[in-house]
Amino acid sequence: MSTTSARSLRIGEVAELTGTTPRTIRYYEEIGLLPATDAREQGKHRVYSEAEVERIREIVKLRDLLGLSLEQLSKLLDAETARAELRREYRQTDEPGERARILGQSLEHIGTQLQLVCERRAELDKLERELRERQDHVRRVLAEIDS
Amino acid sequence: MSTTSARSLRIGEVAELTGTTPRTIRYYEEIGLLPATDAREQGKHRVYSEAEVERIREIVKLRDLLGLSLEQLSKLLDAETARAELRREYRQTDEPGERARILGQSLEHIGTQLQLVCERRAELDKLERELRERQDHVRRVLAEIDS
DNA sequence: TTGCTCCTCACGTCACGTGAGGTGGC
DNA sequence: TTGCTCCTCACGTCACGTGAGGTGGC
Repeated sequence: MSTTSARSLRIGEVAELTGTTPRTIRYYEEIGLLPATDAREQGKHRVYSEAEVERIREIVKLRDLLGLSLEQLSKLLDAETARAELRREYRQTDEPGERARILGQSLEHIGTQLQLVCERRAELDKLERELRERQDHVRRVLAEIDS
Repeated sequence: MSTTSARSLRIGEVAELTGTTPRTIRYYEEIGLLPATDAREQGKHRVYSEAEVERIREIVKLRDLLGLSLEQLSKLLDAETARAELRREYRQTDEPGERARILGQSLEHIGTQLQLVCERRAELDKLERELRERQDHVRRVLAEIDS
């Protein structure tokens, strides 16, 4: 983690870094999945920071791996956004009870995502087992022929 | 596995059994992912067998769990179809060399699918690890507060 | 200044969803 | 015969892809 001085990136670079396309990034902005890049005059280029690249990487990962619509994904990520908000609040309070409460919510959001991931994993595991069973079966028959 | 006497099913029942919709099944027929139900006069109802239900279940599973387009899926399933074809040939030959060759191809097709599944699983595992790391981190901080 | 990337419409596409209006089959 | 499910268009939608024609910024 080098202390990259907050470089500002253009949409094409961000697309490359995140494995998407400029069109996809604009579309996500259009539907509110990404915030509109700050105070841009009509026709001027969009400018992104590393933080936004991270956000898009996370969106893409969840989009590809869980089977959610962008609307469902949006709700899940609102939770993420809420977490970021909470972290800001967190830094502004010294009260341990308040800090614990904020961290508790954090845990809940992570838990929601973990559950979705685990459900998917279970389905994939089942598919893998089925395929391996077939594989074993074919191999056994092959071995019988060879004997 | 009860010896279900080859019941014939209608599209709505098949949709229910496979977690899809009639529209989806018709669409898959339209693009050739499913064979057109045999010799049906214009306007008459489609009729399905248990075997076709299994085929659709497999399509749905692969569609949901791997991130493939229906065209890519179609190619993958052509391999499946080829396997079914091979099994028929298989039953018609007694020559062990021929039988072994057919089984070898079978193994190859299963291998292709298994590789796709494993790639997905690796990505999901990585996401899970990341989420668990965050979870652990938050938990440690919480524990510190409580002490 | 040149050249590349970016911009905004706007229409196309994939994988279906959703009626409209009509017929099949238990 | 009634009622439900099915049929075939055909247009709508989601998540972008793909030009067209024009401008921004190193």
